[in-house]
Amino acid sequence: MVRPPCCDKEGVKKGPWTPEEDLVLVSYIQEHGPGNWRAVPTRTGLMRCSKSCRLRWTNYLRPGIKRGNFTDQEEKLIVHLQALLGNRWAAIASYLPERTDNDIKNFWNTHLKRKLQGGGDGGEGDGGAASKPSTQRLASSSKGQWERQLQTDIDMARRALREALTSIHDVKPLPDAAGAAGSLSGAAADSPASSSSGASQCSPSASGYVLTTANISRMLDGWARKGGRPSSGPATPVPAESASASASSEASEVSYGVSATLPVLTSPFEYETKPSVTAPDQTQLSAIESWLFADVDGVDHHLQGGSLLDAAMDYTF
DNA sequence: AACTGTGACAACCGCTCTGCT
DNA sequence: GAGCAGAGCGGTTGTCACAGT
Repeated sequence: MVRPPCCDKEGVKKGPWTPEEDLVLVSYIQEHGPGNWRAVPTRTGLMRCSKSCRLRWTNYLRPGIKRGNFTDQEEKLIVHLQALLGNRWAAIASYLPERTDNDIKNFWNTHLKRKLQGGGDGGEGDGGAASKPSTQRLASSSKGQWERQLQTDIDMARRALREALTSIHDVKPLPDAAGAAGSLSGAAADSPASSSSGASQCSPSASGYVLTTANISRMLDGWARKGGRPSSGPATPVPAESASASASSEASEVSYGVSATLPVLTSPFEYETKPSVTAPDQTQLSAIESWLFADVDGVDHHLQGGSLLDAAMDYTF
């Protein structure tokens, strides 16, 4: 079937977003909430396709997302989740509520893949079995084979994750790890079987993302400071230090410098919800640990009683 | 100082999935 | 059940910044 283009190519702007466009989009979403992306370009007058608007929002403008500076915990988690889930970045991102799938994907492609390739025996990384349980490999298989491969992948990943958890437990849990652990429920609900709901990035009620004004503040702060390269404004505007600095101040102050001209941004998002990053719940961790360690004593549940899904479903955070 | 190579990241593209009619 | 539209996902590309020569 010939698929029509996702959007009318005529008159649709492409390339980096300008601060003005960001503002328009943010203002619109602040007013109407994310969703109904089809209507966004027409209602806002943005010369962008709906897809582009959604991506811009989810990958950059959405409040509560953290950029750059992946912690060791996050790195480990990503590595092991990648082994567990394959290249399903949205699913992986659901374990890291402050990170976008695009961010994680980029981080994987630019840092971790190389790292694993370099550190491993060459079998790791992209070509390694652990790193490619992905659809490509699975797609070519029949359903039975698919399930077997999936189980193999799960077994392998389970061991890897077990090791990771063990090492993480040796270290004092950091907020990031806490967030990751605390958000397991989202991922559980978003288990491979229901990946279409993805990271539930756009649904305020579902994701409960950390909607603060901090991101907007950061964004505007960046613009105010440079005002130079348009789309780089918010896009690359937050150097490591300032990012962490503003993150630490979180929603406390809203000093944009240009806020006077932006009255629409003075109030928090109406659908602002509680932070999705919660303290690690020991019982939750122990639940997954019990699953992870299930085969240590020779009991391998595979996909019967002790499937990953079952274990995941046991999580009710 | 100019040029080149490389890394990082934002954005696009095409496909799949889901919900609605 | 079929067809369609919208939304989401993963792979890939384009662009910019910076380091090295």
